[in-house]
Amino acid sequence: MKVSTKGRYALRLMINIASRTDGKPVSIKDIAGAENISDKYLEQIIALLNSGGLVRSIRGPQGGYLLRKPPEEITVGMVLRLTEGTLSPVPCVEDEETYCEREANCATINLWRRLNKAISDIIDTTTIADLCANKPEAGDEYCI
Amino acid sequence: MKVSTKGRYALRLMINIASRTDGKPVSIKDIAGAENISDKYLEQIIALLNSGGLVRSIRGPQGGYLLRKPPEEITVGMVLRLTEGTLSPVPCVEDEETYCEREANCATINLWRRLNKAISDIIDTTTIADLCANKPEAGDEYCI
DNA sequence: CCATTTTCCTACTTTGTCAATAGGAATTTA
DNA sequence: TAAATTCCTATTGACAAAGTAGGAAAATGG
Repeated sequence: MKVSTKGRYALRLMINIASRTDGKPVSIKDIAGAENISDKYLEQIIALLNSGGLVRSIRGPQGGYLLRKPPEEITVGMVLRLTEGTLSPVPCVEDEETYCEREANCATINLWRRLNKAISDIIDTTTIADLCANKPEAGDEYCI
Repeated sequence: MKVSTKGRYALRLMINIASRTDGKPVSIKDIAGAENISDKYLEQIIALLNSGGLVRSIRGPQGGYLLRKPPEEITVGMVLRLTEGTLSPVPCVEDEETYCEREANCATINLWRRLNKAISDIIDTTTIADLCANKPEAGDEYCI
């Protein structure tokens, strides 16, 4: 029941980009330095966010990344699902049909469904903008 | 963000024991057969529940395991924490002081706290008795 | 055109955990 | 004393997590 570094880094990444007020692209190097994360690892993570449509990239000098939508429209769920995969606590309640043929006789399915809903309710309603509002000092969100 | 087989098996184990109405001890072999789980693996899992005070064991022929408390007093949280360890989504919000020195500047700590609370609220209020009530047919709760 | 800066792409490595499997010791009962 | 049980520890194979590494492709500024 853990969110891995990949997902946590992705969130910090998005918060970092969202916090820049000038419209200039932010480079991996910049973010990696500010967040104290391996830039090569960040590269792989942001590639997921890029192909997932949450950021867009600009190559070459002065290049970098920009959010593809306003932070109010990017939820924590979007970021975490791209990086972590599904966040459901067990396979049986995953989005599509990974479902268990004995579901009708299962004593725990309701528990998993309730857990799944509680988690989704939070991550699908919290946006990057919400997280930025929590950040006390710009450029200083270092939590693991 | 997954509950491993260990935790899921532990829950099925407890439900299985709780479902027996005669006061006789239930052997590993019995449960493993009924639940279609490796008995050697179950052994290791029930050892955690035993040393954690949720079941008690009786050796020798006709031996086995019994719940140490009524199912109404055993929560899902007790079972999962013994088998899975902490269920908090990130180290920073774990029960004791694994805490992050930059917490004051962290944009995501509130998110993790809310997730943690949502999960705890469910698993600490749902009991084994509640799960047994969900079970449609005795001896037939096979979900992974 | 060219050097530099950036993203892009793929492969590799290391470490640890999950999910068992295995074998036998200790205890209790009949 | 044989059988049934729990108890204890070690080992294994597969997989994922968390990076590390090296270079190709694209854009810019001079």
